[in-house]
Amino acid sequence: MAPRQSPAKEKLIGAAVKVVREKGFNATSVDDLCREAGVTKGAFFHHFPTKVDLGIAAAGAWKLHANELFGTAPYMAHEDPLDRILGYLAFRRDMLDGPIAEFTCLVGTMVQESYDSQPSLRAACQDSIWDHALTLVDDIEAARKRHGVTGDWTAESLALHTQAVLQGAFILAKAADDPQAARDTADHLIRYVRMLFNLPVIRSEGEHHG
Amino acid sequence: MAPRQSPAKEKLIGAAVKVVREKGFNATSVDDLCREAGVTKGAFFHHFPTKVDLGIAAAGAWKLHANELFGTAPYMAHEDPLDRILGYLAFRRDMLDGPIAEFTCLVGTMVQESYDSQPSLRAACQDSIWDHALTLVDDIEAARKRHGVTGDWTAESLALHTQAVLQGAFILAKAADDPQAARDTADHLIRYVRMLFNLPVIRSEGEHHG
DNA sequence: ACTCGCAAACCGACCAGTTGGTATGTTTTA
DNA sequence: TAAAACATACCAACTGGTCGGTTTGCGAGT
Repeated sequence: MAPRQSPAKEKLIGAAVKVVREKGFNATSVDDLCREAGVTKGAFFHHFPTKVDLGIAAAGAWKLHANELFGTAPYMAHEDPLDRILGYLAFRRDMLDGPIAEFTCLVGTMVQESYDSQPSLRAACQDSIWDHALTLVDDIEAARKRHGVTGDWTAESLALHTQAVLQGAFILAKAADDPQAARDTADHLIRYVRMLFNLPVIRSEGEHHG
Repeated sequence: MAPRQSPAKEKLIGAAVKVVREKGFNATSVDDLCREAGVTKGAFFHHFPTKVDLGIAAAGAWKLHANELFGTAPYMAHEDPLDRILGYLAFRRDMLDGPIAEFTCLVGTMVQESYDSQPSLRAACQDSIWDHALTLVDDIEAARKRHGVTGDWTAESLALHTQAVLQGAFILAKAADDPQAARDTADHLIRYVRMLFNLPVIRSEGEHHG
């Protein structure tokens, strides 16, 4: 077990994950974060030297959250690695049926605001994205072997591609204030992966013709 | 011809496109924009009631810029609409070889910061993304007919999917501070479109095995 | 051609509110 | 009993935005 953190620190990280995901990093003030966490500024700067440091901690917490959420999801019980991959993608697609604020990515939001001005926060966001993406690599490679699929691509690039598509889907959902386009783009991703592995492309429920 | 705008207004819009793309909308102050444009605050608020209104104007200018850039690109001369689509995707992939600040998307950046708090700016970003995506729809539909491709997807959803993948690619590039992952994801997108249209999947130059 | 009138363009000092961060405490806990 | 945790008052810098004023472009009248 990880050593128990002090309540204020935990609460601040939780507040950052929640508020930054809604408003963005720069639009969220230290006072906002303290208010949301029910904590004073003194506590804030006792635990974090700067606001950016809380962002970095939030990115780390986000990574743990993702590992927990996707590492213990039901589809992980599938014996065939390809079923685990397709289960993962279906799971992520189905998340897009909920409210926008509940499926978007904290670090995808933060990295756009920090990449040019806050190298340490940018690096924490990269670590979070890459760490999650790389959890898919072993299954992709195993699925390739098991199903005899070669193709001119690497498992790592496909793993990162899934993350890119999802990040892009979040942007479409935010832009339209509607997750429909995000669901459609997730369906395209699923169709792509099925084609790569020579599976029949099944009728998806998410798209409407007309 | 559009009526000539006043110099300060043009300069401010140009400054917004440049600086916001680098730093993000919230991290860019009105003074930053005035400095970059070589204009005073008085001029700023003469032309734009608020900072958000400049953001909206910048989104509009970005849309015109995209229409100009992609509407007159060489690949548009291809007779087969499928060649135009593949030409577009190759063009966008090749843009990813330059510096990060030169291929990222202004409105994709702004929408993440505005969707929850600035509905009018969010709407302007959506308009810019959708307008550009929809320029692909006619060619996709024509290519489908010409090449006898049916498939369980709409032209509009595929057009939006290309934009989602590119937006996601920008996020990967920013996160890694390196465009390699973005290039790889663009290669996956090209491979997907080729597979949808039953074309042989050619060896791409962007990915490395190992 | 000249100049008058006037609106649009532009300027820069100024403002009140907010920002991230600090200094100096008091309380809790091991 | 000392250190870690937390609280409060405070600050200088900066924020988006305002305001009264000056300059510029330009059509009309002569």
